[in-house]
Amino acid sequence: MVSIKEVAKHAGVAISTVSKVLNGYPNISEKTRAKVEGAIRELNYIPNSIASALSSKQFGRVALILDPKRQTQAIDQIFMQYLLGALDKAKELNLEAVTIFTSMIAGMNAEEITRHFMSQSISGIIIYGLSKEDKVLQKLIHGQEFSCVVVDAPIVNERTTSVSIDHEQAQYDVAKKTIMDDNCKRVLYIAGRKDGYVTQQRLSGMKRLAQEMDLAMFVRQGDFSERTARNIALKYAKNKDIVVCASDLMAIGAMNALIDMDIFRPVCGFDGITLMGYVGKQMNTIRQDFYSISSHAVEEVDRLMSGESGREVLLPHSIVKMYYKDIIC
Amino acid sequence: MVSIKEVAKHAGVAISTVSKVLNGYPNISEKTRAKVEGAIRELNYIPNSIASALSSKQFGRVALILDPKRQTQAIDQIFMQYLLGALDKAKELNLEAVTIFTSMIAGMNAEEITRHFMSQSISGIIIYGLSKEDKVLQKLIHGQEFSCVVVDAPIVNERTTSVSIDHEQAQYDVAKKTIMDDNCKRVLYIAGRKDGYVTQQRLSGMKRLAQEMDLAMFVRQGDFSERTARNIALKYAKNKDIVVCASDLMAIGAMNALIDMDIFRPVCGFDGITLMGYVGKQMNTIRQDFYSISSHAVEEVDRLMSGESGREVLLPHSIVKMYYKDIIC
DNA sequence: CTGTTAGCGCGTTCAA
DNA sequence: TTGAACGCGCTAACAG
Repeated sequence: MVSIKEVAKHAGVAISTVSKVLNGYPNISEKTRAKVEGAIRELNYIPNSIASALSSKQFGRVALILDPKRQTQAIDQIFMQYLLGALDKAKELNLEAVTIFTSMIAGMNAEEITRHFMSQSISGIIIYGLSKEDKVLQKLIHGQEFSCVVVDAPIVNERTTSVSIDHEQAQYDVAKKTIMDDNCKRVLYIAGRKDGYVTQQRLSGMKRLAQEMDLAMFVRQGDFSERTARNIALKYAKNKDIVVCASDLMAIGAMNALIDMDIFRPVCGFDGITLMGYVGKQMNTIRQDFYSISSHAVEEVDRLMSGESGREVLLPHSIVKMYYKDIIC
Repeated sequence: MVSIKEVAKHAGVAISTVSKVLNGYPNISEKTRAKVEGAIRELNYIPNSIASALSSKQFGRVALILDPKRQTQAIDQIFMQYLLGALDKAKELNLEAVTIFTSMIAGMNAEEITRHFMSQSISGIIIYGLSKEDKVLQKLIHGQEFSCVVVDAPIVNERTTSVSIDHEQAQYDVAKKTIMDDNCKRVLYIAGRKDGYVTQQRLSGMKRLAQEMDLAMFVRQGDFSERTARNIALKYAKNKDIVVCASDLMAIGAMNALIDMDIFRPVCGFDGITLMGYVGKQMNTIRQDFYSISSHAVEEVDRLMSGESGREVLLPHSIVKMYYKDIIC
């Protein structure tokens, strides 16, 4: 391991001078800068990020907190997109992203998690899909010890930024399009889990649409579960004109129920996972660009870490159908 | 941030004494050990892992190198299982796992990657699904600068351990079971990508079976692509009795081709991804426990980092069918 | 503009 | 058995 010391010796300057060119300080003459850069290149020197962090107390480490506990591996795609987006952007911004699954911090209280992160020199966190009932993470956020970005939860404070699409509008959009295509009046809406922030937002979008289009809407909690949605559809879909679901997985469950019942109703989903392409019937759905969302989340946490204050960031969405021919490769 | 200094003061001992109890040194009297541990608990002290690493030069950081570049997000499940298994075990062994996607090191040569990892104080790496053609990673492995575990590649040296299931036997097993169920003679085998180590191993298993059962075997490269497998099936399946595929994704492609052609042939796959449960027809497949494989990989890298030498580790597999009712929740 | 110096938090000799 | 002192590789005042 070649260290800054050797570079300094090689270039015939002081250690601190090397450090300064490394960190882009202004007061360095072109001549010495060139000398130092030459030495760096010759020796193939790469600064030791650990030592640098320890010394500067600027760690630039951010924790990505993901909760893939749900057995439903069909949505692992979402988490992978989150990870890819975050890691790519982190690399670009010269941050270190640490992947944390909630199983790893289960059973800890907010203080313990705080200390745990501190000891790992983590100064920023991104929480994906926070639950309303997660008192521990809530406390962590409100404690404001870390720069924090929450994806899909409308929490904003001095050190917390919220990033997501406009779920209210998106649910409105996709349902409206599907309803207009088939001129439906009686709607079965299968909502998400009560403890999810987006559940409420999406439901609001539906309510607005129902009012506006004078629809008869019947709502049931599907808990984001394919099986539950399936059972709800089996029970209630018959005398409805359309089934609107708050997630693709539930849409698939509902669609399979309809097929089993041998009746047809338009169904629409939410998320845009590729699994939709494997289901026989095509459905409208909201495509969320999870890669981009996560990428923005990292940008925002970087922004917070450099002292700016929290804000709300809304990203665009679109309505799509997933076709088998498009998703296979 | 409470530091070792405060603990020392609080306990009325020297910093070095605290350090010694922290690291389980022998020569500490019970009395002082108790004092120190008391202070640690009272102050909720957690050692700063960064500083500890810098000082000891033992970093215990391992890079998980994953290559999810393929668009096929249907197999993200596999990567998530790899990650979950690795991170859980890393936590257990007190290692820090760093998630690296190949996109992040694309375009670097072996030396650059080495320095990049060194600068990040990474001393162990786990490579998932190494390609035969990946000269850069090959060089990294053979350079033996890092403790290295390769998953699904038969490379072993002083500092390299290989972890995988017995692909040869697994392919033999699943094909044999499927063939025996239906008493087939003419086999279409859709193999993987030429540059994959497992492709060769699985093919060997098929060849052994073909010899043993006196089968007529017709082999085509499916490149692990659903679409390619589909096309191969469209072209060649008609006058065969069975289609054996080297991956689930290809099995799904082949099965969909058969459905389009409106003919039935038994198909079997390899991997055990849940997507199989969404396909109408059930197929035999090899279930690989990716979580466990990855978990073992971390154990092995830990073993290597503590000085032991490389070896080959073979993990068990099983034959299963994925049923829709089992995978939805 | 450059070099000297003092830490960052901790591990590890070596005396005492 | 304990503690003072040094150093890991680097950054950040401060002095020159």
